[in-house]
Amino acid sequence: MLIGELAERAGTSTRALRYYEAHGLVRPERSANGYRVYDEAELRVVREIRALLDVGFGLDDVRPFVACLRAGNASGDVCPDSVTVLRRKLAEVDAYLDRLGAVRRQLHTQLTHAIAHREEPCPRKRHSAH
Amino acid sequence: MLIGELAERAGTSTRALRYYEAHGLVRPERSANGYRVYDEAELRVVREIRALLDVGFGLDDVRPFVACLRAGNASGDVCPDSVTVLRRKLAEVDAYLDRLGAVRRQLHTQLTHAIAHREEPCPRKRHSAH
DNA sequence: CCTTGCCTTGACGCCGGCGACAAGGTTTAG
DNA sequence: CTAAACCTTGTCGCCGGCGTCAAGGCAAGG
Repeated sequence: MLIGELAERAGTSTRALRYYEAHGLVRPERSANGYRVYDEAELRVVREIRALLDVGFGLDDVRPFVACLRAGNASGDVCPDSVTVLRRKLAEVDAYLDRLGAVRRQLHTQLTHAIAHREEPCPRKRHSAH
Repeated sequence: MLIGELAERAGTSTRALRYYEAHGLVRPERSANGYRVYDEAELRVVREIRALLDVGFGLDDVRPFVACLRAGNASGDVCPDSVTVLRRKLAEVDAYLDRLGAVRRQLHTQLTHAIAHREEPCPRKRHSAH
């Protein structure tokens, strides 16, 4: 399987695949003419990478999962390093959720206050209590 | 008040202040020697900018709030344009919260599954079910 | 006079995951 | 023979909010 086919089958771009390779996540072989050649296992790996990236992981975070798959596991999640990353990421997400929740509450109160105090300095609109 | 003092009083850097100016958010006067000179009102403006940036707004989002303050309002939130931005940002935060919540749930299930199926391919640990 | 400590205008670096060229080689079909 | 459709490496761009020099001017104290 050449890079174009893999890209299409994995739902990504050839550029991305070369990028993953440059960062040591994928290792294709080379055919006589220098083309990258991938086997089916790499498809699985690339899908794992995509899934994790889509969830907000960085390439470094993804590494253990790829190694885990390469070690022959059916899931990239079961190895200790992967679990460690999963825990850490979960904690990060929780922290971020807290932050965002606080921001949400603040924006909400700011908004309600703003609507209550519409343009104070302007002359009163005609129907205040009507 | 010169730029250094304003930076310190507003809890930011001179670099940031020049950046805000370059993007039209702050307009200091100039003294004879070319130094930027700010009045007290600018301190209020810069604090507004900081507060909004810290909440995740971009500089473009901040603009209406600054204009609102400059228009003489006690709060930068009360003008219609500000309210519009507040609404939009609130919606964005809500959407992001949903996304993050979904991600959290997914990570959680992934993690629990991973812990349940610890290294399947390895030789059975001594106490399996039978 | 000289140093210190302000200030000025550039301009490049950063982070991350690629997109978008450029300039060329290979293989196949017509 | 040529065009099409793959592939290769390499390099710059992007987004945003600055940090961090670089090179120089101005004011005040010793």
